[in-house]
Amino acid sequence: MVAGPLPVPSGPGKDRLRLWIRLLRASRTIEAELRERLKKDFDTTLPRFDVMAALYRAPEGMLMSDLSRFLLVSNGNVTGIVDRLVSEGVVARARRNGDRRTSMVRLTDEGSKSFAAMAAAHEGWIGELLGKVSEEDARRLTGMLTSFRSNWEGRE
Amino acid sequence: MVAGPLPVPSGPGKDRLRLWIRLLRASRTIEAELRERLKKDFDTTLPRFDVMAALYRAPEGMLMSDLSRFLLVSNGNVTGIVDRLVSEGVVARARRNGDRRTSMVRLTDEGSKSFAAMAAAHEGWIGELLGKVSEEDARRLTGMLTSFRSNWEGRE
DNA sequence: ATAAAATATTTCAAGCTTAAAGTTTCATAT
DNA sequence: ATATGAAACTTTAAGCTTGAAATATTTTAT
Repeated sequence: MVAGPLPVPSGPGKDRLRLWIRLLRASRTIEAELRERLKKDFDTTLPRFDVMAALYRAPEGMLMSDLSRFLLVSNGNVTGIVDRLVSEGVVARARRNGDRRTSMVRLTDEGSKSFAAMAAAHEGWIGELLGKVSEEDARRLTGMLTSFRSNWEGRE
Repeated sequence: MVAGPLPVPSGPGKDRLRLWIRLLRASRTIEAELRERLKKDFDTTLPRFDVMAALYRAPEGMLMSDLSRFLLVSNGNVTGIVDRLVSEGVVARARRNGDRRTSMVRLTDEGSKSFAAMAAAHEGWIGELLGKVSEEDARRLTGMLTSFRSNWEGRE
């Protein structure tokens, strides 16, 4: 899956396989770097950052299932991460009147302030790590990645 | 990190951030799909597939540290995965004469045969999942991804 | 009204992952 | 020869992840 420097043998369809391998290696390498910096500079983890990022853009809060769908991870996974964020005081669960199965999850004031600092650093890191990609190439790459997604994603 | 449909606000450097988000979402979506298919069709996992893929291309075997470096995961991680593959009978550790700290890890005959079947299916899946990307775009994307890597990767 | 089905979430077991600490073996310098 | 350090690997603790089972609540059908 993360086949590396060694070349993929040529043949029909091999270009897509090679692309996938590059894609995966790129994202894993960047992810590892981000994880390390989040740990060192903010004593947090990537999954927690992800959850906080999602909540930061939803001041009214999100349901657990919204988070799960949005972050592309399982329900049970979100439960654990939110539990830890709550115990850290950066996230709160608010019971809802309408439906007692659900609760709105949102950042606390402290969480919001804390995330703002992380987001600024994060954007700087990405700029650094992807520095070799020109803004124009970045836009083109983004376009290609967006289009191929629609083929099969979200077909449940 | 996996910010989704919602747009990243515009501004200097935002194109790279948007690219990173797309990149991550794409690889996570594809990874999830592959994981599911590997589980259903071959009763195995992505990490095990990764290790077997690496070993398949190294008939003479690999050291644990080679695997770790190649797969971009930690040493301890590889230990656990190889342990499980050994207990499944698809991988073997061979003691070396020269250095008693190390052992060569390689696929057994059964492992090699088993991986060949998985690899064929895997390539088909990638072709399907990335079907919307033309072969030419795939080559161009691969090129871009390869180039940006050299900026900072492997600078220890 | 009541049963059945659907929805939202949590719990659980197994496995993956990392960073840090520990063990064994090898290489190097006295 | 012996100590010192380096290298290869494993172990450990904490956290992440999934899929499946369990719980609680709401909705739908009778």
